[in-house]
Amino acid sequence: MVFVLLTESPVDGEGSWAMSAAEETTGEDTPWGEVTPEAARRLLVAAVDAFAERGYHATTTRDIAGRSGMSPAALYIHFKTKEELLHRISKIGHERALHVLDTEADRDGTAAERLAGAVRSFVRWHAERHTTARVVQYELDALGEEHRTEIVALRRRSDAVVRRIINEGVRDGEFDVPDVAGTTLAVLSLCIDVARWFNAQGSRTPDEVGELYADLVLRMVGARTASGRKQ
Amino acid sequence: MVFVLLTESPVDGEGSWAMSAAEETTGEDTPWGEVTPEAARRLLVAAVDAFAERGYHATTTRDIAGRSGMSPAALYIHFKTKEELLHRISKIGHERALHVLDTEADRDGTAAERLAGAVRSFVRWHAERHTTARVVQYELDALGEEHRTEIVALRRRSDAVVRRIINEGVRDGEFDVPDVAGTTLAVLSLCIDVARWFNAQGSRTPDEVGELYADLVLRMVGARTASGRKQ
DNA sequence: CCCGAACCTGAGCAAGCGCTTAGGGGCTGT
DNA sequence: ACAGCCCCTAAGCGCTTGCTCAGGTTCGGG
Repeated sequence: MVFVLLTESPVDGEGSWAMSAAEETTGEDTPWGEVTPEAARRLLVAAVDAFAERGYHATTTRDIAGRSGMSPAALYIHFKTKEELLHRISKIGHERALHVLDTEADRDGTAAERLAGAVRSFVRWHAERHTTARVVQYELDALGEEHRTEIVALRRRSDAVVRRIINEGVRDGEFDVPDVAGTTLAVLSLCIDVARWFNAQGSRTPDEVGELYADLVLRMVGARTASGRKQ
Repeated sequence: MVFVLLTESPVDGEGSWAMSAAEETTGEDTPWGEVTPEAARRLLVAAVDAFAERGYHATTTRDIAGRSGMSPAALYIHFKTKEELLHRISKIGHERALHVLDTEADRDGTAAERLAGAVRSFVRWHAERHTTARVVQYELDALGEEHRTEIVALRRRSDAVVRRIINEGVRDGEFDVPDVAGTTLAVLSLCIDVARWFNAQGSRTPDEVGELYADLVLRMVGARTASGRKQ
């Protein structure tokens, strides 16, 4: 599903910005390493690319198989249905995103430091792995009833992590937040939407976006900034 | 395309939250009034509902026709293709959203007042008309090359409006914004994403979300708040 | 009373969809 | 050498898709 929006870099030919899910490997401990055998992983990586480019419903099993250099039938040896493929992608993706958030939330430090760290890492993840993130964040509705319920549970945990940090900041007098639930929602919404607009060919690196967003979120909660300014 | 995310209200049976595009009429001067004849409007309204619920690619022309109480063939009397239907929806939707933004940006007042007004109205629009907004904001990629280019141009104008206000605020010393382009991007991203998570059955009204977001955005740009707090 | 225009339908076409099935190569261990 | 297993393909089934087309209904004007 190709999202080219706002002003982040000019709109050039469709798909020209695309980074393949395989390329995204850089800087991470083998991104789909848990998927075996190797043929299944190749299919899954191809599916991530295809789903991200065209969307789940517009992607055909023949396309996925073709990208993996296999016949359409090969897909059904490793996955029961096309929907199961999406489910595995979505589940692994959510678990990884949640892990990123959890890791930062569990560090030592002030609430502001932890919130900034969580946003920075979470946003960087969504930017670096925007191909995966796009599928994970925007194809939820294509899942079947049970699978969707399972994934939504994972999402609630992300929400809980962010809310906890903000609550602690308020309790310790670091933050000024009239509406914790609403602000939590807005913070996560902001981070997640990075997957939609981020463009690998754009002018910003994932690190820069993470830094910018960490600063913006600290302002949203009325925290002291790194440079010492107040409220 | 059903997005049920984060913690805004529990996830109940799918589609139960849906407000039809027809119902959304309330409080606006006939929302699809420019679409004639009446049969074409009925088809278009049905298409908005269907696209918002299932997504463009997962919606069949038979479904759209069925919702309008017509045969599939009737659709092709009023629209050349299914894609043309999406294009008309997308164009009208973008024009209305942009109009909302423009109206607030052109008012008198400080940059902070205008930015708050613009965000409040833009967010309220995305919440109240989230069915339409979801199609408008998240089905861009389903458009053909030329149609997409046309719509992207409209989007750039939204960006320019927000950027102008922020620039003026910085110039007048009202705002403290290190990265105007990035902050503009973030503000619009935040507003647009409301269409994804907003749930009519949720606990927040469009007005409340608009108010919350206007406050959050003023904090993001380091403005004085309505209550007189600083930076 | 009929005309032409506007609008709509029933039936269906060609293409493409997700998925299945029968069968065949190439490993492994014995 | 060969059985047993895993992995894969060619072919294609049954169905749905976007879309078409010949024909029918309704209606205002002459």
